[in-house]
This record gives sequence, structure tokens and C-alpha cells, in this order.
Amino acid sequence: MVEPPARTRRGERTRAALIAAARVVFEREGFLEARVCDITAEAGVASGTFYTYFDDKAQIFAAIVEAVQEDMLHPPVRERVEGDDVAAMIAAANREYLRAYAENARLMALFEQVAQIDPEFRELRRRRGQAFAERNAKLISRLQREGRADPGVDPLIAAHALSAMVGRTAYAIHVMQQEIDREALADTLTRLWVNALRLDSGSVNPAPAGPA
Amino acid sequence: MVEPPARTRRGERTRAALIAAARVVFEREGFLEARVCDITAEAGVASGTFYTYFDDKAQIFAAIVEAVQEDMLHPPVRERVEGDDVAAMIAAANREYLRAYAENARLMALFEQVAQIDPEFRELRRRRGQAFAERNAKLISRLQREGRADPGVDPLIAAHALSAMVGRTAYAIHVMQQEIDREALADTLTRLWVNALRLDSGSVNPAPAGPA
Amino acid sequence: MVEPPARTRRGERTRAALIAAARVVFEREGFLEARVCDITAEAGVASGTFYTYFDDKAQIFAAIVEAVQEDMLHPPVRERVEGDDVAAMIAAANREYLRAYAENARLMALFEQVAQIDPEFRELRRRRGQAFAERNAKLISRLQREGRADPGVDPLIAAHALSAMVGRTAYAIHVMQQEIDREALADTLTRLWVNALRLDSGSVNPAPAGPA
Amino acid sequence: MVEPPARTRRGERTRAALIAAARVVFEREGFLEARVCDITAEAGVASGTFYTYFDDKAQIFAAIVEAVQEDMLHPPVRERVEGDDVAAMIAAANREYLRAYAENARLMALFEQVAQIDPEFRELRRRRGQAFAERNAKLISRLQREGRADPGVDPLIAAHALSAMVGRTAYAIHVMQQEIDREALADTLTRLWVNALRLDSGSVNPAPAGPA
DNA sequence: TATGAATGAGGATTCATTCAT
DNA sequence: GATGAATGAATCCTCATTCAT
Repeated sequence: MVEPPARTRRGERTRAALIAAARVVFEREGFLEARVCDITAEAGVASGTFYTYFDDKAQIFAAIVEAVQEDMLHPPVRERVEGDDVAAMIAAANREYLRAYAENARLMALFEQVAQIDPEFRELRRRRGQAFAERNAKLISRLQREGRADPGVDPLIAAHALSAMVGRTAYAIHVMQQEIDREALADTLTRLWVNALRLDSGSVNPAPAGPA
Repeated sequence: MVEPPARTRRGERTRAALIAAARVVFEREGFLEARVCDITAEAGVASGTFYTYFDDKAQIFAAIVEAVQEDMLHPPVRERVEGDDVAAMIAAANREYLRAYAENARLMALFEQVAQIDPEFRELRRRRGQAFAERNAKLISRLQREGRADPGVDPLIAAHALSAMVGRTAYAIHVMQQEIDREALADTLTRLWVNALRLDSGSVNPAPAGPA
Repeated sequence: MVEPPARTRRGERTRAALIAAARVVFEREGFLEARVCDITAEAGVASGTFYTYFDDKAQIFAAIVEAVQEDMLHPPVRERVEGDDVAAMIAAANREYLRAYAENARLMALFEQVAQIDPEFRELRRRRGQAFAERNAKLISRLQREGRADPGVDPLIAAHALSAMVGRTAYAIHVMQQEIDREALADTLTRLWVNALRLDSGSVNPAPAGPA
Repeated sequence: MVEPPARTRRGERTRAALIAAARVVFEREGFLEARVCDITAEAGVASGTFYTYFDDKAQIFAAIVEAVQEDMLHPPVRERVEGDDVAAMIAAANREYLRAYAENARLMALFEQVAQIDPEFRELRRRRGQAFAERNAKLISRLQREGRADPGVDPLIAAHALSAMVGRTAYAIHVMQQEIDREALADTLTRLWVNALRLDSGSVNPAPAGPA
């Protein structure tokens, strides 16, 4: 039973309060430890009120995911890369991703956790990863056809692998708090990526080219 | 409290039966769903017997991890790489890793899950990753000093990132069942790795070989 | 954690029903034998309801103690002793005490039992006894200064000892069912008390009465 | 099933070890908390061995009681009171009792506890108290007939009450650790006792009698 | 006799969810 | 819509006791 979109203004407010409270509680307690009554307590409503809007913990979690996705999929454009400088594009994408990750680290950890716990969320995430990889695989394919990327790598696998590299490293740094210089992170990830595909790296770290 | 080593042969048998049963149950039900009584039922012993050997679910899981680690850390030597051919070494390591992963896919998924659920296991895994990365970082440093690897990457970050790439891709393939040609997997991962460090073919960073 | 005062009338009723049921069950089964589910069954509520109001058996027992204390500390005034006739005062106090004891014999036995089982209740009882003895010790001291009580007894020890005498004898009679004529009990206890302090009849320590 | 008296020398040793261990464990943990396996562990035998000698915790406790009673009922004679000086007799008895109590305080607390828990022990103790009181009642009766004790007290009640006074005060002092000067204790208890019966107190605390 | 592994009954407790007010 | 008391299913875990070795 999906909740009917709240009809009244009061209902809308209550629903929003529950979502906000749920995010607080989930980030504080983790998905498993969080109890419905923690959420209602945090929201300042009676426990029964929860069920006016959601069927269970998973459903309110989905609502949070949806809200955040809205944010993370349409980030305010912060960098614009001109032309066809792939390396710069990758660098920009990585910087943007790592910034967003850092800002939402607790939530990202939560996504990881829930994906491990709830098969529905696992599938959701798998599909997102797949879609993303397919887009990137197309890019890689084109670059290979244009002779600008190593033709020896399988585009889809490479797309998955490089996404995994960035995503998992971000996870390790922020969530598992591996001690790593965060300054160097974006640069090195980008360089690894560019190298991995044998893109012309000239523009990322301009070689000490030309004569002095 | 760690379980005292069983003193009799019978006890040893029962303990082993419990561990085997636990593995079956965990793989079938997942860590969260598994109940202690599922394990004892599977092992064919009374429920109380469990507590003769383990304090709780987490502890028997740790025993499983330990047993598997024994297996995965001392794999039968399958490939031997001669000399200082780093690319071949990496290729061999990747092949070996992916093979082991494939053989223990369900268990590896379980490890991921439990690491998400139990902070102690999370920490355990973090430390293992850290140790592994540090070893690889040393290798990368050496190669950089020898002019055989891209000096532009941070060794420790690269080590983490490349491990993450391989580990997470293996996870995606086997556990999340991304549809990817498993044949091409090892080759592409190795190539990405080698490229990422600019190790290959002597052309990028020509070994300080022959005369100038 | 102390239970929050029930907020609704219904809650108040349920809580009271649980306390009443607990008293019945405790008196019937004893503290150790009583199970939480006996109490809820007696109260006619679901087992989980217990935990809405109490953390455990000990806490509901404390609530009973409190309720009874309310009763025993503010007894309806039955006897009023005029002036400074200490012997009459003691007699009245003893009669009142023994009457209350008889009326709550089962519960008093329960208090003894729980004090033996739960350190918190033991301490509670110890403190009550100490406070009571200190009050009586002051009285005895005064009487000694006035030459109306044997100066050879230590006031505090005597206060403890005489309380113990009355309290323990009441216990023996009612709880352990020693076969003793209950009529004579109050008289003899009072006489022992008065004698013990040499208060009586003015003959032992003649009040500083008439002219020398 | 009562244990057959152990037949072999080894058996006798094991049984004694169990009793000694039980006393240690009971004093350390209390009767309720003590587990059979604690006792066997303390005795250094296997848990099953317990049942070769005892049916359960209560039975080994009974064995301890028996052993101690042996000690406390036939104390080495430390004071001998000549003639018919009742007050001196009482003083000696009290001193002896308090000394024994102090020496076995933990065990006495245990007896109290178990009497509250196990009806059989409660009855046992009741009977002992009754027998003791009856003996004392006879003494009091005789003294009354001889005009040496207050005829206004009921002999049996007084016997119970005065025993209760001494016993319970000892309990309070040693077990509940009321803060009381232990030096004054025996003197005051004896004086209260003597006073209570209006015995001639001359010999206990010699009155500053006759002219100098 | 001694061992110690195995047994399994038994009760506490949590918390998602319902529903009368 | 909101409330919050009531529900009760579902597992965990202990430990006295047995019995094969």
C-alpha cells in the first residue's frame, strides 16, 4: 500500500517532519538499529502517526533516497568543461562526485548498509550502477574508435571497474576513515582513470612540455 | 570470551559440525535472517549446544571467516611468476583473486553484509584492506623510484584505489550478477591496472634499459 | 529508567491493574517464582503491556512497596497518647505496628524475601531501619538526660535492638507462624521494651518528682 | 535420593572438596547466583561429578549447614560461669554468640538468604528457634517463680523476643553493616536483656552500691 | 568413580503494527 | 488526521541434569 499523497497542509508537514526525522535517526543509529518509534519520537509525533504515511521502515527510507537522489543527480553545475577535453571532463566529474560524497558521507554509508540488508534496495542500486556504466561504456567505445583510448580494454568492464574504483575509494576514505590525504585523492583517482584508458593526459597534469 | 578449544574428539566434531552448518545457514538465509536454532538444527544438535562453543552468531561467523581466510591466504600455488615482470605478477594476482572470489562468491557476499552490520567486522576488514594497500603502496613506490611507474600518482591512494577496483568489480560481477563476460574480466582489470600505473610496454616510461 | 507517568486514563487503569495483579501473584508465588507473564495474565493484559510501565519484576515490586509504604507511614490515627507518658506511647506504637503487620503479613514476608534477594531492596530497608533507629535513639538519649531511662545502655544500639526485637518477633509470629498467643504479644513486647530501658513505674529511676 | 556415604577414600576426598568449594562459592555469589558448575569448577572436578554426591544445590547447602552447626552448637567452651548468676550467664552467652556470629558473618547471611528462598530451610530454622526459645522460656519461668524475674512477661514470648533482639541485631551489625560501635554491642544487649526481665542487674554492671 | 559434552525446557524482552478514542 | 496504549509473535540464552566413555 503506497501512501496517498497527503491531502492537507498539516499532513504534508507531518510527512516532511517524519522524513527529516528518519534521516536523522538513520544516520545516528543505522538502518537496523533505528526503530519506528525513534523516528516518531524525533519527529515529535505519536508512533501510530507513522503508519498514516508509510508502511514500514523501508518505505520511509525509500522516500529519503528519492529526496537525496533529486539532489545528487541534479547537482548545481559547478564546473563546466569546454569542448572535448575528456581528461578535464573526468577530472571535473571526479571532483564533483567526491565533493558530493564528502557532504553526504553518512547517508552514503547508509545506502551501502541498506543495500546489503534489503534486496529491493540492492537491486535499485545495481540498476543505477548498470545505467551509469553503460553510459560510460559508450564514451569509452567512442574514444577507442577515435583512437584516443586503449583499444585493449573492454568498454563495459572498464566502465564498471573505474566507477567501482572511484566509488569504493570514496567509501573507504569517508566511511571507513582510511587515513589518506584527501587533497591528493581527486588528482590521483583522475590520473589513474586517465592512465587506465591511456587517454592523452597532457591536459590533466600538463607535462613539463616545450622548451623553457 | 573466546571459546575454549574443545577438549575431546567428540567436542571437536561437534564444533566443526556447527561451523559447517552455520556456513550453510548463513549462505542460505543471510546473516540477519539466520537464527541460532537454524544452525543447531542444521548441525543436528540441541540448541543449547551452540553455546558450548560460541557466544553468539557473530562469534561463529568469525570462526567461519577465520577458516576461509586460512584457505584464501595460503592458496595452493597455481602460478609462479619469474623475475621482475610486474605486469605478469599483477595479472597472476588478479587471476588468482578472481578465481578464489568466484569459488567463494556467496561467502564473500556474506562478508560484505556482515561488515555492514557489525562494527567489529567492519573494522576487521578495514584493517585487512589497509595492510594490503600498504604492501602494494611500497611496491608502487619502488617502481616509481626505478622510473617504471607513473610518478604522478600517490602510491598509497593508488594502491587503495586499484584494490578497490578489483575487489568491487568482482563483487559486482558475482554478487550483484552484473552481466559481464567473465572471460574478459581478468584481462581488462589487469590491463586497467597496468595502464593506470603506466607500467606497460616500456613505451610510456621506457625502462632505464639500453644505452641512451 | 523510571516509567513515565501514564498519560491517559486508560493507561493509569492498566498500570494500577498490573500493580494489583503483581501483588496477588507475588503473595501467591513469592518473588522468585513469579513470572512476568503470571502478572500480566492475572491483570488480563498482554505480556508486552508489562513493559509499557515497568522495566522488570523488581521495578513493579518497588511500586508495590511504595504504595504500601504510603499506607503504613500515614496510618489513620487510631490512638492518641496525651502528654509525656512514654510507656503509653511505646505501647501505642507497638500495638499499631503489630496491627499493621498482621494486616500485611504476606507482604511483609515478601519484603523480607526480596531484601534477601535484591541488594537494592536490602539497602533500601537498611536505610529505613537506620533512620527509624536514629529517631528512637534521640528519644532514649533525652530520657536518659532526664533521668528517666537507664543511662547504662547505648541509645543507638538500644534503639536498633528494640526495633529488631519487635520487628523480628512480629515476623516470627506471623510469617513463620510460631504458635504464640497473639493477645499477649503486644503486652509482653511493650513490657520488655519498657523494662529494657527501665522506664516503668517510677521505682527504678524515680522521676525527679517531688521535693528532695 | 540421599547420597550413599562415599565408600572410597577418593570419594570422601571429592565430597569434601565439593563442600568446601560450595561454601566458597555460596559466600562469594550468594545462594541464588551460585551455579552447580561454579562449585565444581572451584572444586576442580567435572560438572557431572557433583551428582555423584548431591542431588542439587539445596542438598549441598544442607551439608554445609550441618558441618557448621557441628561447629557452632559445640563451641569450645570459652567462658564458664559459676553458680546461679543469671546475668553473668546471659552476658557470657551473648558474648559467645556475637563472637561466633562475627566469625561466620557471611555464612549467617547465607542462612538468612536461603531460609527466605527455600521452605525446607525456613522450617529448619523455625524449629531451631522454637527449641531454643522453649529452653529459655523454661529458664524465665523458673526465675519468675523464684521471684527473680518480672512476672509480667510471658515467658515464651519473652524468650522469642529476646532471641530475636540479639539475633537480629547481630545480623544488622554484621551483615547489613549498620554503623554501630561493636565494642558496646555485647554490653548493651546484655543490659537490655537483663533489664527487660528485671533481673537483678547487680552483677553485670555492679551498681555503685554500699558506702565506700 | 570421574569426565564433560549434550540436552532442552523455560521465561524475558522487543517492537512493528493495530485501533479505539 | 493524530494519538498512544495494547498486542503477541518470535528468539535468545541459561543451566540443571543426564549419560556415554
